[in-house]
Amino acid sequence: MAKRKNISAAQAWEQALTSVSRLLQKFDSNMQDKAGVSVIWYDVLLHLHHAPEKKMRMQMLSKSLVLTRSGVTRLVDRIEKAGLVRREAAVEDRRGYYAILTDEGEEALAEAQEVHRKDIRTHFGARLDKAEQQAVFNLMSKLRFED
Amino acid sequence: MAKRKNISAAQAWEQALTSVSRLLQKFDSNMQDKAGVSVIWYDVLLHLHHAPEKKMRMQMLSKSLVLTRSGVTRLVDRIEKAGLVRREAAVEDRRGYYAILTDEGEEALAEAQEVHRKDIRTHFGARLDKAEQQAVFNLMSKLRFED
DNA sequence: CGTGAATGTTTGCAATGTCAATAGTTGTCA
DNA sequence: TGACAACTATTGACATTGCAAACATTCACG
Repeated sequence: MAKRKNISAAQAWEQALTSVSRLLQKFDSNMQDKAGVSVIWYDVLLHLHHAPEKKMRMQMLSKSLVLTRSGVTRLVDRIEKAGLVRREAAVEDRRGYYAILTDEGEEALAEAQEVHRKDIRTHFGARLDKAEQQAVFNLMSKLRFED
Repeated sequence: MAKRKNISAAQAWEQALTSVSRLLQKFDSNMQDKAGVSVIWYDVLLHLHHAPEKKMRMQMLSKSLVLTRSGVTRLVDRIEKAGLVRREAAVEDRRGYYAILTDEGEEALAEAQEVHRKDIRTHFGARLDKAEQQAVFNLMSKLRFED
């Protein structure tokens, strides 16, 4: 790895923020253009896809989302209107609702995923070798935090 | 560094996105609470601060911003209304305008920066040693791209 | 020059996001 | 039981964003 002059924590953070943010914007517009789904929708669909029975309580979903923790009611409203998700009252707690991935939602997700994988390959995978990718994962894991 | 099982490019990206996004949300709410300025405003103020004569053409500013590339006219409207920035017609091109950092804007920036530096120290600096910070910088630089 | 394409910024309007207030439900504990 | 706090999700009111259209100015070139 090339030697460079010493960097401050702020500069490192700045660089991470900028790169991630720009990449995300790129991924988003690509996904929107080619699969008709924004990364925010993708975020929702993916979480549901991985959830048991492909369903999640609104609150759980809201806490899991990476982008946007608020406005989930309306976000789900919109995705529901597009038919990619449906709602179902929770039998065990009548205050609650589940958001459930529909078959149509699965399909949309698959399509989005295809676009996304290609983007990751060309913009991320192609610029970092395996060891570097591993390093990114490890370093970023250390920064992870829940709230 | 601890040994872990092999990770895919997608997982590494996912981790980077999640950590950066969560940290940013934290930084934003802290800055908002303690300095009355969002990271988006901070982004604007900081860019102006670093620009020659602390002024930038709208378009240049818009392209430099890390978060949000659109809606800059209105964003500047709001910041202007708060007195942290002012506009001035460009003499050399009468289509253009400069956004200029005011003294009040400098002050707000300084305050925000103080909050931000502390946040970076506790959430970023404290979790990664110098070498790791350097690694983050180097790796993220490789992902950088302009459009 | 004069005319049309290109550039820089703002505006109108619809879509999206935020936050506090509300409605309905559950849980606790005397 | 019954009263009150805590929880879940939605709603209303309002702020912010996104995008195409409009404006004003400059540029290119016959």
